[in-house]
Amino acid sequence: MPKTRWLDDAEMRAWLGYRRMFLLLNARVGRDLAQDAGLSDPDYDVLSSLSSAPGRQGRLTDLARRMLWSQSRLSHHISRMEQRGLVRREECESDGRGSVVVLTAQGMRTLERAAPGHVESVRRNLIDLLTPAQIKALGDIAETVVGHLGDPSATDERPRKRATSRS
Amino acid sequence: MPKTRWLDDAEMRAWLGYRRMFLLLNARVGRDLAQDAGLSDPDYDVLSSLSSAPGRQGRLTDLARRMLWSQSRLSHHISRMEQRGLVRREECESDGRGSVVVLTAQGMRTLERAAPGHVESVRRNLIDLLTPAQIKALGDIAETVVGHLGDPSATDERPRKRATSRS
DNA sequence: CCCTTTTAGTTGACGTGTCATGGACTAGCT
DNA sequence: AGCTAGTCCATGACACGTCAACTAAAAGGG
Repeated sequence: MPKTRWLDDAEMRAWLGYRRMFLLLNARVGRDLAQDAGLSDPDYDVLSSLSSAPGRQGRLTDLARRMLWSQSRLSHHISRMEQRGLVRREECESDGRGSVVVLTAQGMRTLERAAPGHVESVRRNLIDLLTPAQIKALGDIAETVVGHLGDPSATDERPRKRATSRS
Repeated sequence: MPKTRWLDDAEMRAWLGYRRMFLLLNARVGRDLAQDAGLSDPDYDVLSSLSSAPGRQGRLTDLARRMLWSQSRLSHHISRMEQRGLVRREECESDGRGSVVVLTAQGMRTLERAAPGHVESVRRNLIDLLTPAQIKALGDIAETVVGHLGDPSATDERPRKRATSRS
């Protein structure tokens, strides 16, 4: 049993800072969005994804995969957004099982009204606080981590405690 | 009405990457924690906070403030953790309104068992993927953003749309 | 064709987080 | 003391996310 490699000061600072940053930033940006446009953060993600899809629509699973959401989460969320008239479900012609999510005109208007304020909020609370070098660094860090976590070998082959023989 | 300053490529890459990183990293670390120790991410935060508090206990509000949680969130969560025997509520002697949250022996054991695996997970999925320079950069970025958001003047004086007279 | 397996999507139960409310107590003023 | 205001916390209603069933349809053999 190898001794635990605890985090040193710099690592701890990065980890705790990262978590704290997310907590605060997410709360702030989410609050701005809710007040300005009556949308939750996930709402915005869905509208945004749909608006940039061909025909402003897409299969539920495709959408979920692109957004890194579970099907069930998206299905639940679409149901709620459907009741508010932001999106609409249609049957898929080519696949009897499928359903297609379509951005409604109202959804599009809502997104267009929300976008400027949202971008402004992101700028004010993150982007404009950082130097170009820091922005690049953040992009690089995210790319590295996302690359690692998106890698299927990393997804399932997590080292197990005393699973197989080891040194 | 000033035109919206949309995000350029590098900024968009940083923002989207950041969000995606969080989504994946959080899911991964949370899953590891749940499987290894039967704890949710918030559970771990509470245990960890309590364990480093004097007497392994603290007033509910203090704890909430340190963790950047709402009182109500913490109260709900403590109730659930109390039922699992991880923490215990005690009345506060100096203040009739207050309650003190105490880490139980079982809670401490659970945390001690969970910690090594958790640190390992954080290392594997974040820290060990980054260079020392990147770790420092992440720490710096977080410090900047947290500093900005923690600043009360930033908390309430958000620029309002057409609030006061403008050009 | 029928049978099995896989995939798409929905649904219900449950844990979690937020918000608004309310109850209990403290503190400060007169 | 009595009043008022503020603080500490609990709670109920509701929004959200996950997980595990479940239905229905496609796909792939025999």
